[in-house]
Amino acid sequence: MDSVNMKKPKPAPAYHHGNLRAGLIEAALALLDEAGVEAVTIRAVARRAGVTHAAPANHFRDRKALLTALATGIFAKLAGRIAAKLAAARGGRAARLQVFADAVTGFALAHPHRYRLLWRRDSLDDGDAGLQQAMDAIYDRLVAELSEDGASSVSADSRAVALWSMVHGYVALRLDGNFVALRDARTRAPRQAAIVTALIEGIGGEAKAKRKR
Amino acid sequence: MDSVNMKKPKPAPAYHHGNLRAGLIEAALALLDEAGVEAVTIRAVARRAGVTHAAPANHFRDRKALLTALATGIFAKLAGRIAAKLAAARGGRAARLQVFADAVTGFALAHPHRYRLLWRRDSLDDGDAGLQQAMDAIYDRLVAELSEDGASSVSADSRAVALWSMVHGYVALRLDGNFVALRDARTRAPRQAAIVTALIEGIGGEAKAKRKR
DNA sequence: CCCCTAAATTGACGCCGTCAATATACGGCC
DNA sequence: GGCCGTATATTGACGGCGTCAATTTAGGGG
Repeated sequence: MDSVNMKKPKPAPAYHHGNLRAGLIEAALALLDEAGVEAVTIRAVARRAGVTHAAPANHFRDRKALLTALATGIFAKLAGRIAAKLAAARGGRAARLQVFADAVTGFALAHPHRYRLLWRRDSLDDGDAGLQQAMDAIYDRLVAELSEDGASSVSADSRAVALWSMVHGYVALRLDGNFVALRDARTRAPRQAAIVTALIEGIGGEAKAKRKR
Repeated sequence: MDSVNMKKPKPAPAYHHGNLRAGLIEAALALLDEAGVEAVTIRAVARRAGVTHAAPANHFRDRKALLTALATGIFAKLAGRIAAKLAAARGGRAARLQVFADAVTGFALAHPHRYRLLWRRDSLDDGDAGLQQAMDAIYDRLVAELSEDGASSVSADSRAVALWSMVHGYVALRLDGNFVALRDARTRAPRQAAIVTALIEGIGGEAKAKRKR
């Protein structure tokens, strides 16, 4: 047994020209789910992956790059889930819009830290092409759902922005604890569905301007 | 602050039994506007206020407490602006809802870092009574605007949540750079107004009004 | 087989938040 | 005025962070 020039006897899962990048993403995701984006530090991720604190630098320029890669993957997963649910959806447009809203809300409530990361622009490389593309995919899907005609006086584009804004805003406020899960007092539907209904039907303007609908 | 009998010296610009607390808030606000919440560190605030790094500890337990005080003041200012604009507003309910949305959007775009801080729950003392109260004031104002009847099938509460969610979501997405300022293709109104119109009028469900459920 | 290069380690630097010990200045009280 | 208690501010330290530079290690191509 040589003492001086000794090799690491580690059975090592063989990083080093292996899969450290994937291992880091995995560790980062675990930390994110457990304790939020604040806990996803380069050093903590490295510890969890079993490497030293500077090893990640070979795979991610800095912390923002790591979080951006993480967020891009999360966006892709969310987009995939939305697409799958819409593909399986039955019913007319109102029902499809509800499906869209449900998909986003469900994902966000199931993985709050992941959803929050998606919008933590100060922690992400804005301008990252992959990230931008992953985000656009979701919005484009929504515009497609709304592109055909419409009973509103505003354009399909604005209607898409309205729905996407409302869903995102509702989720953001829910995650921040400003709303709790409730049912609508009239329709008994979950509030999350009721507000989509409100957008589809309209909340009414002047009392005199009631419209048949 | 809570001694049995206390006097208001009200004197010199000199700190030390003066107005350091206010000075720290002022310095923090300046840093916030200049470089975002990340830049509002205890030490940077102390430097800007001309004291040493540990002086703020006498006035704020920790960084969260400082940011919470900052956010509470910002919330109060926003609520005041909303109330003022609504008080001066003419027109029916649709117009008033637009005023509300304009007030929030205008504030957020004018002071993006301030608006963002309001929702950085991980940086704030959630559960802080003053903060919660300042937030509720805005929501309550909105519910009041919507409380009387309505042409929608959903309750006033859900309609308030819908509008507040949409406005907040739109602003959040705008601040994140996901939308740019545009005009609606049909109405030529700024998109920010168009989406409120969309909510008031409804975006339409099935092409032929088919009410089920 | 050797060597080149990518990957990982070690160590350092200056930030940060926070705590403990110390110094300072104000206001009440004699 | 002079003392003193106490609120306030300073000094210094600690560990954790991101990041950089220098070094060591491993693995594949010539």
